[in-house]
Amino acid sequence: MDVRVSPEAGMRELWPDVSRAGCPSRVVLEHVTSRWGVLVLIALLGRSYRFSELRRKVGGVSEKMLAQTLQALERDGFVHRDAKPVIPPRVDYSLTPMGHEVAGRVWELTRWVESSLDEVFEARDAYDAARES
Amino acid sequence: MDVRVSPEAGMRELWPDVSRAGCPSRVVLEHVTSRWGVLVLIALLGRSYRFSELRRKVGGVSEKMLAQTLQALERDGFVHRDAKPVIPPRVDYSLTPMGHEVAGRVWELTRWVESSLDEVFEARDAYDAARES
DNA sequence: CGGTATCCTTTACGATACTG
DNA sequence: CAGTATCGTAAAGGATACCG
Repeated sequence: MDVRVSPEAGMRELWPDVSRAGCPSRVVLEHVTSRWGVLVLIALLGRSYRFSELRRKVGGVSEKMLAQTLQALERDGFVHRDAKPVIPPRVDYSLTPMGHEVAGRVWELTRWVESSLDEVFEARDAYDAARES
Repeated sequence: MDVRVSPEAGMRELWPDVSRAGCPSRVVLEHVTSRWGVLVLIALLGRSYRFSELRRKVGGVSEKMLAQTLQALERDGFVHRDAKPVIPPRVDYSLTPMGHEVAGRVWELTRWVESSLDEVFEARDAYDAARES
């Protein structure tokens, strides 16, 4: 695995380093920070959802992308899929304990962005104004 | 702007809602959670970098993508670009106060992912094992 | 050194149709 | 209902060449 060796003498602590190309952390991080991954995790932080409920909750997501996103998150151990053997089919998606931990951090980040939107817009205006000719 | 109206009577608090399609928070969030955006923010959390230093620090990034990522982050007010009028050119990139706040949250998330990699791999193994035929 | 411009390939994504 | 399969388009990204 691609790792960073801590400089402390004798420690020789092995730790993944996302800044290095090929580090597997990158793939996991991309699953959770992907366009739809973020929104799915945040939604599931509130409660569990059925597939089509989730599709309505996460505005703009297609069936294909939702299915694909859920599969990646399930495989990584963040989402639990509970398919009840009934007709019509019913599948509930929820966060695993590990999923709850990531989702919390994703939510912190997202909430910060939402709350700082105005400041971002001001920065953009200043940036654009300085470059208009 | 695309907003959520709080249910509390009389509050009428307007707040961006990233779960709605078209919410401008999504674009900002995508800048900071983009493949290279994450890595640039984390790098700059440590110290300021020159362009080509940053290119070496962030393994695998191309000149094109680094320039593009830095421009988006600068326009959103997260990164400060300091171009010194010297020959040869010298440009230093650093985090703004606002950039420091996002980068901190991105770093929390990333560190968590790095530290949980083993558990993710175990989940993947279990997932794959359950489906091998 | 710190980028842009161009070209090209690959991936992401959406729409639609279909299935257990 | 909860998906999968297929197809077509659009966007992301890499390689290379070039410029102030």
